[in-house]
Amino acid sequence: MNPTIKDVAKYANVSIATVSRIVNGLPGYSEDTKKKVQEAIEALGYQPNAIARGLINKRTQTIGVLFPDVSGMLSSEVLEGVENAAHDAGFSVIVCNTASSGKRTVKYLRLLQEKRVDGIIFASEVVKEEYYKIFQEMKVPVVLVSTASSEFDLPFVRVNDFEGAFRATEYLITNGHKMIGMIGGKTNDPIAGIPRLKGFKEALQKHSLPYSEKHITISEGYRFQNGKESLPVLLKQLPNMTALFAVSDEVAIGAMTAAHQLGIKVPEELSIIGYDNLKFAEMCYPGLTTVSQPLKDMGQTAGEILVKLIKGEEKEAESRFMPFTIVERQSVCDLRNK
Amino acid sequence: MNPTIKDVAKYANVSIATVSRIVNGLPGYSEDTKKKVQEAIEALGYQPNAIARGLINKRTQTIGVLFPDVSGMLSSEVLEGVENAAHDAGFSVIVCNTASSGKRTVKYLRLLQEKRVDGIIFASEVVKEEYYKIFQEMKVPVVLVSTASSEFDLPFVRVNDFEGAFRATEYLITNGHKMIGMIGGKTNDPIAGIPRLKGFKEALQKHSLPYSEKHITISEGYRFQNGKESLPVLLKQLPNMTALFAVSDEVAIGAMTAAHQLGIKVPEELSIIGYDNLKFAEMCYPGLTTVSQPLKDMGQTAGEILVKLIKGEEKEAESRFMPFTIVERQSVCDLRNK
DNA sequence: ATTAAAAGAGTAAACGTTTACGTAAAACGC
DNA sequence: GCGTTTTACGTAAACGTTTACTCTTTTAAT
Repeated sequence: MNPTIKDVAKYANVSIATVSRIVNGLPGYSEDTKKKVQEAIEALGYQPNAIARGLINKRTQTIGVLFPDVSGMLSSEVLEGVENAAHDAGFSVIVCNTASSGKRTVKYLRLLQEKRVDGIIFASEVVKEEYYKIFQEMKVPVVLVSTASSEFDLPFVRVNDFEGAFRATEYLITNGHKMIGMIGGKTNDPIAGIPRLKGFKEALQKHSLPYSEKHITISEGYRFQNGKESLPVLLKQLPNMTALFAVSDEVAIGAMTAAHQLGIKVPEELSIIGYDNLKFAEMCYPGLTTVSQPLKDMGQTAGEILVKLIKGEEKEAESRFMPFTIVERQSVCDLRNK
Repeated sequence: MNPTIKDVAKYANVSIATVSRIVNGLPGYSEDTKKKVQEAIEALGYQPNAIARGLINKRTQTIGVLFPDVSGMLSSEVLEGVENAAHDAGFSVIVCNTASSGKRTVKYLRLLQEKRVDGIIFASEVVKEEYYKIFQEMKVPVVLVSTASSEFDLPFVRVNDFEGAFRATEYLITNGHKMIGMIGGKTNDPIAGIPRLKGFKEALQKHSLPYSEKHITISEGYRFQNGKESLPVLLKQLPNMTALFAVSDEVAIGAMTAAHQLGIKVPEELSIIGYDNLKFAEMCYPGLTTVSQPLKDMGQTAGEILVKLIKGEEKEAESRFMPFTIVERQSVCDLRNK
């Protein structure tokens, strides 16, 4: 077995209390004994048992993170940020892949409860009442990332999706586009779906550009296939469209692929702007101009806020809107010089 | 505080031992008391404390996973598989992002040791002696994924990279290509670098095709930029190249982008085959033909093997070569019909 | 020199479980 | 109906820590 504090105490001829104090940097011993104990620790290769510590301290130095899709491109970058913040603060992170299933989510939440995690990060999903109840039962801080809840009072870290969509659309307008379409996400999705649609619409209206249902196609998801399938539909509705705002990068790239297949040149004949700035937004051809969500930063920030809440350094949780930027690549062309 | 087993015992008027037995499905009580206790559990909302359990059982039902790059596209799919297998077996997974740093790796290993994880999955990196020593100290099973160790006896789950590269090259040859180049990975990388280079070379030789240093460019990494920068170099070395084998999908797509910029048509003037089958291999244009590593499966398999080892169901760890396939998309053209 | 305060260290309880052991009652065998 | 086994529990130790409390011994203050 691994050596315990008792072994160290025996080896150094002191009590376990003294060893504990030295290990934890508490006062109450002479330099001499400190040295003796440290030598004992070294000699035995002692490692404190975090489980025993957790039992008595009621602190596990562990947080749980729930994603609807761990391997998704959004999730993985957020995860990196969270992991980073956690690690810096001496916490470990347990990942949970809820697969957007309520059952699985609850199961995971229960598991995290049994494991006595110190806090939870909940990403990219809407918070159901069922979940919220468990949060309360658990009595640990929770922070939302890339989502928010109108119903429940939980701190969040996200970008303002309305603003992002608004600005993306304005960007197209600024570049001289007048006939602009959008491939939108689910209309029942309060996080990414509704606000982006709204931002698009209001930007058009602000600039007195035509807007009707014809300008929008609703896809069932945010994936490549959705974009690929939606572009032809949208094109039929809005034949003289010169620019497209896609609800996500994957959708944008799907649309781009569809355009290639239809022989439509991007950006000469059709400009496309995406949303997310996933890693491969720069890898497609032409490089995708897109609204950049600072995913890693968001994860990091969420992690930091959670840690502060756990440590009790902050009582009231501050939510944070993270800044987005429009990163310009080659998928939008400027019509003004024509 | 959360209710404990004592509270349940008191509520149900039995001893904690009885509650424990019931909770754990051990024999030794009447149906009557079982009902009483279950009601008590229900009424109090009792959840067993996994920390206390871990302390006495010396089992945490937790595994640690180390990645050089959590948010990398390879890692995230492997992670999903691991997480899946772990969850199915009732284990949680702690993710660690080593950032390919020895220091960080050791730090994480120590952390996992303190947290008393039951096993470790180590991904995509070479196992240094320093790490191996800690593995031994920890006395927990370890399984490697997407890597292997010649030096140390550790079970692995991976594809045969030599074979994969060989077959990829043969695929190009079968399609009538004779002048084939490769953008290779690091020559000091025993996992992905050396075997893929070797596979390429031997395939050419087997089919009596010309081969010299000119057919290869070595890039410093496996990323998009590496591919983008390497293509022009390779093209200078091998001007009449008709097909390219890229050491990774990112490199392949980088090369594809470079080709676009140089006005070289893919696949008409240059065929490209990649390696990995990342999610966005199908999202670029033209769709990338590539060697598919079953990343999620690999993670899942590694997870399953680890769990078996932890449970002691298997004594000797079996390593596994996973099957790769070549997924055909549009980036390779068939020269035989010409 | 006397007393008070501080420093150095030990003892033991507590955290929430599991489980070996003990014991009384019930069930069984004949 | 008696001894024996089985069933149904309860008691208490153990897991590896932290920490409140106690007790000496040293240091400081007057």
